[in-house]
Amino acid sequence: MTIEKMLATRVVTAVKECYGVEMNEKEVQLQETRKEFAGDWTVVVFPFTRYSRKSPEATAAELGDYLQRHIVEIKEYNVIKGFLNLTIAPAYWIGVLNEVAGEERYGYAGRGERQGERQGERERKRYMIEYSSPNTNKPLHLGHIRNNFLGWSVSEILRANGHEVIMVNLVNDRGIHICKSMIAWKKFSGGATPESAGKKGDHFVGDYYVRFDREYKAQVEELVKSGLPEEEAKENAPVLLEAREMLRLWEAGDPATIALWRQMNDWVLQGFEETYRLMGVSFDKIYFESETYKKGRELVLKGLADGVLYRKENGSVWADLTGDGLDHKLLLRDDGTSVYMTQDIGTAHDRFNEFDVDEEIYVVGNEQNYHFQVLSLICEKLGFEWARKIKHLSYGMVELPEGRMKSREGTVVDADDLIAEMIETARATSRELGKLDGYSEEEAGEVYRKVALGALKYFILKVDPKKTMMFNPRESIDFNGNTGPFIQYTYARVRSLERKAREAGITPRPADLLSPLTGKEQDLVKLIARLPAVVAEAGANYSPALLANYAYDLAKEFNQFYHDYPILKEENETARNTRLLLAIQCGKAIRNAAGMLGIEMPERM
RNA sequence: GGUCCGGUAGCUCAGUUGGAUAGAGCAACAGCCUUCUAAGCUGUGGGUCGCGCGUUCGAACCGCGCCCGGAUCACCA
Repeated sequence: MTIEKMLATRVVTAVKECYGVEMNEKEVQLQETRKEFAGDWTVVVFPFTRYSRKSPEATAAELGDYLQRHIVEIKEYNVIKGFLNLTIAPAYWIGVLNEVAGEERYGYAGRGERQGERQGERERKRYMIEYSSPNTNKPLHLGHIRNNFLGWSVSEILRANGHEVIMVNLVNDRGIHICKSMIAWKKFSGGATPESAGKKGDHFVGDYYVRFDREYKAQVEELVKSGLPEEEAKENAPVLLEAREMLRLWEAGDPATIALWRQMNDWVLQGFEETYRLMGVSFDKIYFESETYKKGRELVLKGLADGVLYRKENGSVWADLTGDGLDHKLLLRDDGTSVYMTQDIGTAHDRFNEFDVDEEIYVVGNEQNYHFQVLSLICEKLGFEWARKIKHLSYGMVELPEGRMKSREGTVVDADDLIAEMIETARATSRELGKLDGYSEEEAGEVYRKVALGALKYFILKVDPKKTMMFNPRESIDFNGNTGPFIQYTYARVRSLERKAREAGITPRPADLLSPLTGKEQDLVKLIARLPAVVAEAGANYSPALLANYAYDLAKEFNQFYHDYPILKEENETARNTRLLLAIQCGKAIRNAAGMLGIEMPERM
């Protein structure tokens, strides 16, 4: 039982003893005492004044007196207005420090022996999380980066909470967009391949997608010049017709078309694989839309037969959602084919059947909020009990200082380019500061990669997912202040300290209960002790941002601590040992918190 | 127009179930490298928490109304 919970329970008892009123533990407002006041935990007593019928100060004093007499851990108390500040005995903090030191994977609910007791009332759930979901016609960009980092981090956080997570990717590999690349490749490549062009497959194919667009625009312009109305020109440009014909051939199973489609998709997917590896994300299962796009039709037809859906005169099938304050939604076209929504109903159905997950999380941009609202609503109407288990982890757009990214204006930030640029900056900065002298080129390269990715991940994950965020390339590449590299740097310092201590023959052992902690040391212990609560909260809210900001607080606090206490020069052996132990636990907490964000920690930087 | 989401320092962002004098970083200025890593530390300046009303001991946070910005409302995915 945490001390926080214990205090809350005892406050309830105190109120009962003093005023004879039974109240709920949840009504007790317990918070960490603000730094400018003496004490560790603060009870807000304003709500109790209606029981005591006394002034807030008198009530606080009365309760404080009771608590101090009945709880050994409470050393003293003070009252400021309606706030009762309780000071915990120093020995308690030593106990907390030793407890943290005894845990291998501190902060993780894990799967180990301790899980049962630690997790207690929390149940272990199975989640499926779908993220990334790229189109196979162009390389990944900044928007995908936010998606991938979020998906990965939330998965890690859920796992850290002791849950099972299945990570999946739904690749959109069919449709007119990929046909456009195919047409352009056929017409303009002269049989080139990524190898012959010396390009990553996704970039290679993406170039043909762009090439198609250029050709298309030129043709439209020409048609307009020859007197065609613009609308008509856009519909009848020869390359577009070719692309449509290709889509028809694809759906008809034309062998040559299918072969080319396979070839181009393979190129792209190989390129993606490399980018995923760079980003440090992976999947347990990859779905391809070409294999799922017909799903859902039967479910919709059944819904139609059950009278949940209706058919229009032209044969198309719709859901009437006006009763829920929404519109009518198309589910089957008049030619009987599926639309996006239909597919999603089908794949969701299959997934719940196959994996029996407790929750399915879709990491998808907020431009699809409406889609997911409708999806779970329709599934509910169709009578699926899993409808409520669908969860949309919606995130905002990433904007540039110049405004939104627009592919047609060439303002899209390419994922590979961005990462390469950040690695280069990390290398240059590190060299300039003479940071990794003595490291081999290979070892140093590994550090640059970790630092660059750490900077990028932290920059993106520290922002609340649902908010539109500003991505300023210059700031994201910064390594000072509230950044990923600052956190990594702090960890590297802890490791360095550990090495130096070992070289000096100092081995950290459990802290001595007789050793009193200074205020700063206590603050650090308190902060470290908060990690499990932060992990739980981040898990409940799917919020890497909470952990990111916590990791930063921890790193900042440690840096101040580190600056003030010359640990290895400390004469007093007990004090030196306690501080060394504290530093190491702090490093562990930082590493674990950052690990849930997907940020790797270099041993030295 | 309907629905959803945002608005906190010059800029980028935090801010636990309502709690004490609203916090970081960047940028600016002033200090600190005989010291376990200066990718660091210390200090100064910078706020009508979009606006108004309400709820209450207490509101950045809750409710109502407005203003501004974004997304979405396709026989596209």
